[in-house]
Amino acid sequence: MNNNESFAEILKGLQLKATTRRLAVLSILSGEQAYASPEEIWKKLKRKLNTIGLPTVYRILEELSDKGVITKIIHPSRQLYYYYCGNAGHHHHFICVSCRKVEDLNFCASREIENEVSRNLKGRVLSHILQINGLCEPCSRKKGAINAF
Amino acid sequence: MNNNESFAEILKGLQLKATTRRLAVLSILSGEQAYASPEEIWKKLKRKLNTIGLPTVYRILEELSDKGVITKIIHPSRQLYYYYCGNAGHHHHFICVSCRKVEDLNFCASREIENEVSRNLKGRVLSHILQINGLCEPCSRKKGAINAF
DNA sequence: TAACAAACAGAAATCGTTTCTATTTGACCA
DNA sequence: TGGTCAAATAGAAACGATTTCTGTTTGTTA
Repeated sequence: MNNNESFAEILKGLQLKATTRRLAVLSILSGEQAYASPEEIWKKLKRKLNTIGLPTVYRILEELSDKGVITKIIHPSRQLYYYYCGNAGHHHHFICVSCRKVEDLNFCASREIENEVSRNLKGRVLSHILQINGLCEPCSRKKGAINAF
Repeated sequence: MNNNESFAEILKGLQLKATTRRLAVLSILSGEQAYASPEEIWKKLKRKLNTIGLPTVYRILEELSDKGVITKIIHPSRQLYYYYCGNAGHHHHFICVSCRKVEDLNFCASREIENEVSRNLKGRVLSHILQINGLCEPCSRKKGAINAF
């Protein structure tokens, strides 16, 4: 309940109504240890709510991702995944393509990139993607994990 | 023609037959100044060849991308794009989301990333994505360019 | 509590991408 | 140079993740 209150505040701060659906999405995502697909999230939502449509889940995930509340995962398979990361501040992720675990990276090339782009290319940076795909320690010990995606 | 010969050698080096289709794909992609979608490439191919199927284009692009001959562009819209970059050696790209121009970055965080992942997370890096999305210098002067995607 | 815009359900459509099978082509060798 | 066989392809069809649409419900604010 405590979490729901803080999620409600986050939503209001973003000019989004604190609806049952949005709070439920945040509640489920924040309880996940791994990144999840819209359909997976939808299935879990159906256990909590009487009715919830898959299009609604897509829309909410997109909104929250656009506003920076959750992270969109760029998967090699091109399937869409989302992840809730409580860690405030700009950072990047190491994602395991096998078990889907996400770990924070204490590294970002933003400054170097901004420097190079503005100095050499004279362009304007809108966003950047820095994501490391790999196998986490336990998965790297398993045979066949690399074939999982 | 000269290009075709070198492309043929590249393909053979990768144990891929130097077929008319594959050579035509490489020929078209290497003539592009911007990243292109499979369907766009297909339309250009149809002008050169009597018959060419869209599934063939998808397959060839995927093969060439897997082998590292061409680059897959991760676009915010999730549409699939490819780009031929003659620049050998590992590097990353700045892409303009408006005019689709691609520019090389003389920067890669590989070493720092590998260090951090192996030391702190003890995981195994399979691949990494570092891509800068933005507006190139001419596009950043145009109004409305940012709404193009 | 009333009123209104925002949010949502459910069905249906969309369309980029993949699968499937019969046919053709390129590479290698006699 | 022609024969052979696996690799590559065409074309139709299926697929399935994602989006659109319209009528209904919900949350917010006064």
